[in-house]
Amino acid sequence: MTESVEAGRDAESVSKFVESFAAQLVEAGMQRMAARVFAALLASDKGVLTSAELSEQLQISPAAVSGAVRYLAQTHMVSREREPGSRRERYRVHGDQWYEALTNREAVLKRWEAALREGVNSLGGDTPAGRRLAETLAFFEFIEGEVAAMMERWRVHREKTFGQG
Amino acid sequence: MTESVEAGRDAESVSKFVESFAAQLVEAGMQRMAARVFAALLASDKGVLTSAELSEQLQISPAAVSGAVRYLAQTHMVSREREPGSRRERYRVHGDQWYEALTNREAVLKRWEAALREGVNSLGGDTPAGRRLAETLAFFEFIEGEVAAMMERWRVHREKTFGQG
DNA sequence: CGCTTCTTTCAGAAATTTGTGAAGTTAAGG
DNA sequence: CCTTAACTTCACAAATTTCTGAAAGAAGCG
Repeated sequence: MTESVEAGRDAESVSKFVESFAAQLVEAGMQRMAARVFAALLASDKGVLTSAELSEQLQISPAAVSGAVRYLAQTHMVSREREPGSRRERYRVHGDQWYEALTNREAVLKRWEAALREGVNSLGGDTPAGRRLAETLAFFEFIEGEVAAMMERWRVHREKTFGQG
Repeated sequence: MTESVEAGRDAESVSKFVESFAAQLVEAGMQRMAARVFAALLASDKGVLTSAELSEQLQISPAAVSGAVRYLAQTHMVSREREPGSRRERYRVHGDQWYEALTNREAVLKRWEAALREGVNSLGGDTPAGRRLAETLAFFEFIEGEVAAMMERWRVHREKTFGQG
């Protein structure tokens, strides 16, 4: 049974990767279960897993999968699809979609900018503190524009290197 | 005493900004006290405050200031300086230095890359999952290069707009 | 229309994180 | 060299977060 041995080795390698990559994501601020689910999807063959598969592979309750997936879907890091003619749901990492989710953070930037704008207004643009805040605001506005261009360059670069994945 | 009234209004405006900006940083994953200390420094006139000033303004214990500052210094978002001839320490936000710290996350990227590289190796670059990980890795490597260039462009842009701050 | 299967929600237990007071450490100033 | 002012570390209490089992909610299928 070469295959089952292969599968066994695979499972272990996969698990090792999943846990170590998830740990890094957690350290960067992501919820633990979300990180593990995401890493598991990344390391899956098709980039797609069902709730049951995730639950078993990660040894967590269906409830935990549900919570993790809700978070990941909200932040556009995975998408959910219904298996046609079944109650099963499948969760997928899209090749490029999640890059944007991970780097984009447009919503986050916008909120930071709003808070800064208010600060500039209430402290006054002519005070030292006001000027510092205004400059910070300008920085984020600058970044926001740059990110879009950067992602475009990535897409070009990616296609050259990997072909249309 | 117009000045004290001014100062009073100021204190309230400052506090309002500090708390709302800090809240956004917290939501993005920063520790609460670190976020508040950082926002307070940003909104201060000189960009410098002592431990005691932070402790009083934010209504937190010296221990909390100490912890927050340690984190912020480690991540290069503030620097610490000794007031000459005094046991007081002063904490400062540097004009440009902290932008990079906040956005750069080079160390984080490096660790993600390491975890991905291991994943590619152990799963094999010829498997579907391995290819997905390799592509993700390539993405981070790409980003890492781009960020440096982007910061350089920001410096140019900034100087044009604000003069050498 | 009810049965069955899968997912979600919810309350609570467990673990983790956070902030404080108190003791400890360092260094200026007499 | 002692005193004192300032920062740091540590142990603990409080608050928050996280994950689970159980119950409720959808949706296919007979």
